[in-house]
Amino acid sequence: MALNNPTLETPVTTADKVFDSMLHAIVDGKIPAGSKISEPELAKQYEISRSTLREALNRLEKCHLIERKANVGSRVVECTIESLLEIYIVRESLEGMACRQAAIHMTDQEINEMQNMLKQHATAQALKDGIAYYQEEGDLDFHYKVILGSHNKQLINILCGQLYHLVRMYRIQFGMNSPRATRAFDEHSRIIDAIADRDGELAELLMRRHIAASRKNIEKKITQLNSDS
Amino acid sequence: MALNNPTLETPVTTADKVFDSMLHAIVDGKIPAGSKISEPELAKQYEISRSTLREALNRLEKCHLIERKANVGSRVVECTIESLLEIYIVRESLEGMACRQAAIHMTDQEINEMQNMLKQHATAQALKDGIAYYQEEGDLDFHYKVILGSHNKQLINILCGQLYHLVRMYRIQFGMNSPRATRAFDEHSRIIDAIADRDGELAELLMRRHIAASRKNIEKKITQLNSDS
DNA sequence: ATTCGTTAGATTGTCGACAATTAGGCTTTG
DNA sequence: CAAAGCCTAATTGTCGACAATCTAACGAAT
Repeated sequence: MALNNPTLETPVTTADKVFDSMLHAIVDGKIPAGSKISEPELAKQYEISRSTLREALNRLEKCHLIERKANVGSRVVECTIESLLEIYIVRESLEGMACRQAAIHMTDQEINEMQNMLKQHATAQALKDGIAYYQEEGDLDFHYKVILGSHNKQLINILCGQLYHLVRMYRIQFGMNSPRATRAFDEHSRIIDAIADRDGELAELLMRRHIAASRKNIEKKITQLNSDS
Repeated sequence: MALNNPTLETPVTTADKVFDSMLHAIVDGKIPAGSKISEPELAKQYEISRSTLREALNRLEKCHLIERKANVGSRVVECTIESLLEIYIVRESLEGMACRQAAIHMTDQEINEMQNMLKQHATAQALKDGIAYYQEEGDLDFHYKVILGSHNKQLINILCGQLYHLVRMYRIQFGMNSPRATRAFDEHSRIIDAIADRDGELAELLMRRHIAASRKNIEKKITQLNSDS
């Protein structure tokens, strides 16, 4: 699956491999959110020098997965609701624009591939709710394809290179196997239609609504949780 | 001026200082766009070790000012028209959203300050076109305030921490003292009005038009240049 | 008892040297 | 003469050690 390596660059240097390894560890919560990172300890754990580790830490910082303070050290970012909602705000605007650009710049072949992908998701969804996991992965795949379809390097870099690791982190750590599965599927379908029609304005509108709906869904859950307590 | 230090963190470590120094050098074109970066040479020039230099290079890469390839080295990014237009696409969506959020989250005091700033720009513009430079700086100040007004850390980080260095780089190296000065001022004014009215939808629309107008202005210039040749 | 200053320990920042990889010129061969 | 392969030089990646800085525990003074 291409998700794990969005930059499409196969890791070549050892710092690359450690970065990949830590990326997964953080996203999956094996290195807990908010925890402090001890350079000597991790260096020993990965059996590398501190220089190499620091190189990996720098790349993690580029993905906003860790934060560094001078002369103090690094921490894994905290998973707060506020932060999650902020990310959805950014996604709403950026992916909306990516969708508009995709309607302009995607090739017919790319559109075809995306339509086929959605059909696969449809059949996969037939063996239903049993595993909502596939739907989640499918959702990410869909968004990825749209973003890449924008053919805008800046957009792709920000969304795929930085933001999406955070999105995955939140999804996993908050255990968000969204109950919006079937509705999300319909929304995806209409977005592709708009792209296929080369209707950039509609495509952007639909994508923004799609993401805003997810955000509001999260907000609703939160207020429910708060009223429960 | 806060522009030079958008993260508001005073440089403390020597890598910080070298980063700051190189940031200016690249933005101002003293280190030419597209040029290769020799680590040993620059380390000697700044009288630091290669480790420290590489730390600075990592931060420059975070700003998308240089690009690295494994086992090959670093280059300053090229200033291409395509890239500039891509950046404006990103700005249009992100700053549009920032503006919408600013209409929601800005405090009355912040709005007041921005209105006062605009008045200053108005009088400064009275001693007119003589120096369009001030208008340019004023433009950046305006956009900065709006972005900060969104109170969204993700937005602020992407726009102020990463994209705006690139924007300044293009402005300086392409010598863009836009002829849109007076029109831009009017547009700024209406955007602030919308924010003061807490009309997020309108504020976003106006900001997107404002930036799209700049982009189209650039596109027009380019086609003119091409037809001249 | 609380607050402040001091000190010891640990952690981060910086350095110079070595190993791995690449780029370009040179030789060799068809 | 052109093209392929090798080899040298330079550059990047990695390492371990030292210096600067911060954290926290301890003790002294009010």
